[in-house]
Amino acid sequence: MTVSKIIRAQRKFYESIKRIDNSSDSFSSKFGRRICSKSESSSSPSSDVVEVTDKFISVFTKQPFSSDNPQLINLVPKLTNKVVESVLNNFRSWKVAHLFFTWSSNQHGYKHTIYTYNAMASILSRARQIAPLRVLAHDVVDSRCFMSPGALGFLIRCLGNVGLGQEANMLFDQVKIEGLCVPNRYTYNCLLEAICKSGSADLVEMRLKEMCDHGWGYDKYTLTPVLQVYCNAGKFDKALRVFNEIYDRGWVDEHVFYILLVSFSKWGEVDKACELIKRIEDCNIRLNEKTFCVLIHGFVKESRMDKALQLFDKMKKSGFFPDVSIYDVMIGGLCVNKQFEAAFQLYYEMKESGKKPDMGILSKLISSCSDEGELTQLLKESWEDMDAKSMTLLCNSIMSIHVNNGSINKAYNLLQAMIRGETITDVGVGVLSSFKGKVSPNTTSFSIVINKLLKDGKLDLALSLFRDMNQIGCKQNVVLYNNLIDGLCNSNRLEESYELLREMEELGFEPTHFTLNSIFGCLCGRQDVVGALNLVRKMRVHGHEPWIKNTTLLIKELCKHGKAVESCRFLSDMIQEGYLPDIVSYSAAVGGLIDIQKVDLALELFRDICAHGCCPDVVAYNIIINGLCKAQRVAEARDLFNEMIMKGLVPSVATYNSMINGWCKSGDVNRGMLCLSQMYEKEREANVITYTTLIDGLCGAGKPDDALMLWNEMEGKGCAPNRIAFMALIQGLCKCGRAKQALVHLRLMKEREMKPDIFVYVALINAFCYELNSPLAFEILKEMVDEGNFPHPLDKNYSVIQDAILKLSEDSQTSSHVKNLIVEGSIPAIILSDSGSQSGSISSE
DNA sequence: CCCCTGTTTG
Repeated sequence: MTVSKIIRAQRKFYESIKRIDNSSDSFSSKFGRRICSKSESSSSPSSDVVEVTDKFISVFTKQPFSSDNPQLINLVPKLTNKVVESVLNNFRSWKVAHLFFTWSSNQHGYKHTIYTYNAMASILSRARQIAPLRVLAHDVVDSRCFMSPGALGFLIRCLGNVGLGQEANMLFDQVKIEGLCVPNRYTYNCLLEAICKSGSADLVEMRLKEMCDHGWGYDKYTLTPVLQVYCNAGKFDKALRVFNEIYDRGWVDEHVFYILLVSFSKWGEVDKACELIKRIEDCNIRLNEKTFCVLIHGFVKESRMDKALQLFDKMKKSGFFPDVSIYDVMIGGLCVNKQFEAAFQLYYEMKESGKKPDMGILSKLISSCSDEGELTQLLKESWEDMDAKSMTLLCNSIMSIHVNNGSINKAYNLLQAMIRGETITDVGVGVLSSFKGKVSPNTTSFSIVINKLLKDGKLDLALSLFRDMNQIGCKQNVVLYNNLIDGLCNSNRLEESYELLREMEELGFEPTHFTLNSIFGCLCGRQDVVGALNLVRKMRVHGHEPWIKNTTLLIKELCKHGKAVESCRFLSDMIQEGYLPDIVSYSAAVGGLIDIQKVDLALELFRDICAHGCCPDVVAYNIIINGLCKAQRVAEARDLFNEMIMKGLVPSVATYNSMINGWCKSGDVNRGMLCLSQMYEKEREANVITYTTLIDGLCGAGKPDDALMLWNEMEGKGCAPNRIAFMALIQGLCKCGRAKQALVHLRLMKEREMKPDIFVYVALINAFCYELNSPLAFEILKEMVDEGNFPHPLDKNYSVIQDAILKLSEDSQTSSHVKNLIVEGSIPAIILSDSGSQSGSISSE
């Protein structure tokens, strides 16, 4: 193209703009819905154009197409932009249109204008032909085709509609730089819409600013895509700000509301959506059918059936007739939310309006029937819709109902009848027996019964049903295998579970983490370290993680049996296998070592945890701190206490309690009390254990009055003493020679219906004897034996009580009463004849 | 999901 040609073309371009802007209803003014060349919009195409159009169409639709077709060659001179536009719009297939378009591009003497490009773009956009559209957009720029702002807008919208927002954005700039078009507000609006569809909020913001800077101003069609892009990006605040501006300027319309409503619905903001609906109604705008449907779907998804029902009602009142799919959503939602009555109501309403509920709806209702009466009612209504497949579904529902009502036998019998192909009778739903065909069970049928049998511990029955599935060719699945394996593992039937595992693998079912962990758990419970490690290796192969609770179980089992050292070895073996144990498992091992008095080893392991990149938590610190306190190593415990605070961990009540116990047991109650005041400062609420520990400590230090004061403080703070607290106080007071005060608390304790242990009675009896108060000592003794309590001969309390009884039998105030008790058999006679040393001659009580 | 705190030296 020569320079003079460009100048001539440019002049032509500006003339055409002038022509367009002068015309009364230019396409660039408003929506640009339909674009065609100017000459055509004023009058219908001339008869000549119609004739040539028909000829082209006939040639291009005649198979096969050949560019050498003499008929076609004759037509070439008649090729004008008007003809091309007309021909393009009359093809039914986009492919043929594109063929014609490409062919015409190559004809000498012919050149596309923006109107022919746009006609093609529109066809490709509707047919969602993204690749050729992209090429077309390039061609437009390459051919240096001039265009009006409206025409550019149209092309941009064609691109935007198929998600080519980035391409539209590029085209916009290229066309501007090349001087092919001077975009106006409408063009910008189209661009914003296109970018919005590809979701780029930042780009929209940038272009919006650019257009304002150019002084184009903005209107409703500018802000609508801005609102949309913020909504799509979930930018709630920004979206609302834009909406308010639209609203304040009075630009709000149905579409704007629709955008916001759909977004609220998508974000699960049901209440905000409802508020907006009210506002819409205040504006006298009616929701359309699509909006109703979108909202109902959204509300149901949020389980807001109240609002969904309201909207559904509104929809009907607005004159829309809900179709089956909306009924399906509503009924489904109601069933899931257990609003069965409302679900059934909709079902009846649907039938009344002449709509036939499909199997989807029917199955939702059938599976929601909670009793046989409901089911019978439903069946009466829709019996004619039943086929063999729905009968299976129906039977499954009946079995579910039985299972949920605790009648597994009925469910089992029904399944058996199905397996044997017998007529279904006597299941409480009479109408079933009139079904003549065979009702085959499916996988769900078996799952319902097998899973319940497993829950009830009827493992063998479940297994035999599982075998029946093979027999009748019913598909098994991973979940069933998993549940059976889990059942076997819980019954410690390890070998059989291995067998099922092998079987499922042979059938091509990949074991899940659940499968392998069931077996792992069983091995852990059995303390089978070797088997557990082998299974961990298998997990590695399948890419599954051993569950912490199982690893911890093995550690705890080993520790329970004094094998804490072995448990440590297992932990390091796990690391070898590539699984770093959790702090919980480590803690269990630390606790195990402490239990066998290997506190130093425990400390070593505790330090190792950090070295392995695992961080001790508060509980882990609690275990080691308590271990040290119990081993009378309070100073070290205190250091660890400070260390955990340095690390930013917050000591729990248990931490404080352990420290308090440590101080008390090492004879430093004052430091224990200091801990309590620390707790008050740090607003860590002391519990009944804290007080019990301190009360015991105070009594042990010979401070019964302080103990009683603390007791009152405890109650004053609303912390109710339990039986351990009572027993600690009573025994502590006895130790301090406060038998009477101790007795008061025994009475209080019994009033609160707490039963003291024998040692409490023994402590009281002993204390009263020591005070030479035989009557009260005897009173407690009698109370104890009347309640059927007496220490076992091997119990330390036995010798204490023996001494007491000896004293009471020697005191004239009580001797006859003691004798009576012996005569009654409440006290073993042998107790007085024996010297007081328990030298093996006593066989039993 | 799993790890921790108090009363009885037996």
